Amino acid sequence: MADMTSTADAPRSPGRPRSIRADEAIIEATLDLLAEGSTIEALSIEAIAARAGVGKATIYRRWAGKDALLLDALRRLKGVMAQPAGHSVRDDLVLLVGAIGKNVDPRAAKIMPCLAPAVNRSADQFQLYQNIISPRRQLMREVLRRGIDEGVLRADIDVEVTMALLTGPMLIQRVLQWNPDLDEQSLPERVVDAVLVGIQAR
Amino acid sequence: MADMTSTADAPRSPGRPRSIRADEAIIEATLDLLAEGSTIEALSIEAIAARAGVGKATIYRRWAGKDALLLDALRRLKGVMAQPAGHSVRDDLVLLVGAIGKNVDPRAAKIMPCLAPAVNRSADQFQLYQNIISPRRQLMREVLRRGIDEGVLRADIDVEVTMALLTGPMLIQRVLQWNPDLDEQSLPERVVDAVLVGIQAR
DNA sequence: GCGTTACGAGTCTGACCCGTATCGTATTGC
DNA sequence: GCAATACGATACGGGTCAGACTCGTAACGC
Repeated sequence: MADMTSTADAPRSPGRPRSIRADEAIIEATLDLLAEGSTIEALSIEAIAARAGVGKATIYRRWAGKDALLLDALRRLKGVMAQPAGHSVRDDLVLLVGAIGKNVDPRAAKIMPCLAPAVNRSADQFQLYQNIISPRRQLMREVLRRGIDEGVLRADIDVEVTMALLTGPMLIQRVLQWNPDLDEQSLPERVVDAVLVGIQAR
Repeated sequence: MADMTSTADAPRSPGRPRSIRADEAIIEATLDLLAEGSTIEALSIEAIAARAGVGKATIYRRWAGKDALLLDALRRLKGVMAQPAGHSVRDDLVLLVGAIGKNVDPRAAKIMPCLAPAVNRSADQFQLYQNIISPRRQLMREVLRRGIDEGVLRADIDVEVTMALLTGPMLIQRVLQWNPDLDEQSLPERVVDAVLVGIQAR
């Protein structure tokens, strides 16, 4: 919570302490409104305050503005990541690919597309985005490396490109509905298998 | 130009005809503002009018509102598609994959991310999006089918999944900068080759 | 109890915008 | 020349919002 007054090094509190429930309500209201279809810039502090049952001043007391609030709110979406079982490389990849865009918080799926424009306009928001996805990338990277070590995957593959290969199709389908004819349910499995064996005739 | 008064079946024009230069200026101003970083909903008719050197009334005389104007403006971005040479399946795929998100109009690349949120909120905008990309998908589909016919690609591959496999990585990288460490320049080639041969040890 | 700080609710100013209307002017057909 | 329609510019009423501010009240340490 970079933009909030730290409570850890508080030199004692002279007056009434800030309400934790208000913190919670504001963040939740923000995520709710986003998930309901509001876009980032259509989102107003007034609407958030009303939804949270909170005065506008209470929000401004905690955050410098909408951007700072959004930054904190979106951090909340970093749910628990899927944990690969570690038995079969293929199954682990299917699990990870299937988890793409399918967050713990059901609101995340609806909020994600809204972030696309923001990601490349502000360095802060780009960093936030990277912070969220890079541990997930790392997870997949480890599975691929394990596959190489075990001899299941070729040793000469480009791990980074392979991750993009596995992630890209799932992401464009979940976020953009890139091809309405594609069955999303079976996609993870089909993507992984296709990437594994390739499409070239032998 | 569904929302504009048709000029083809005009039953003669009683008064001063509408300025074609104004049409052009309005559309161009819209695209310019979007490319400069304005998001779709931050874009205002007033800003467009000012940028185009045009009165607001001139815009409202032609379009019903911002949505109708945007619809026409975005149609303008449908540039000429890349045309595969037809010699080597691999080279054709590299060409098509490299063309993803790299439109004729340099503004298109900056505008594309802005569309992501809109695409799944309005059926009209979703349709517009599909209208733009489906011919490109068709182009790739034909190359893949040709590869199968020629025996270069296996006959049992799922063409639709393969297209997602080729398109996804490029799209998330160009639109989202999914992995900042990936070299975008060489990505098309590396994606195509990886998809061709697969990653599994043999 | 007292000072301090937070609270929800509300007010206020100044932006910005939409969509319409109205200027005086320009350009067309007849 | 004249009616018709276009033009750019500007003004309008109505709306939303940001932020700072003000209430009376509530919760804390001392």
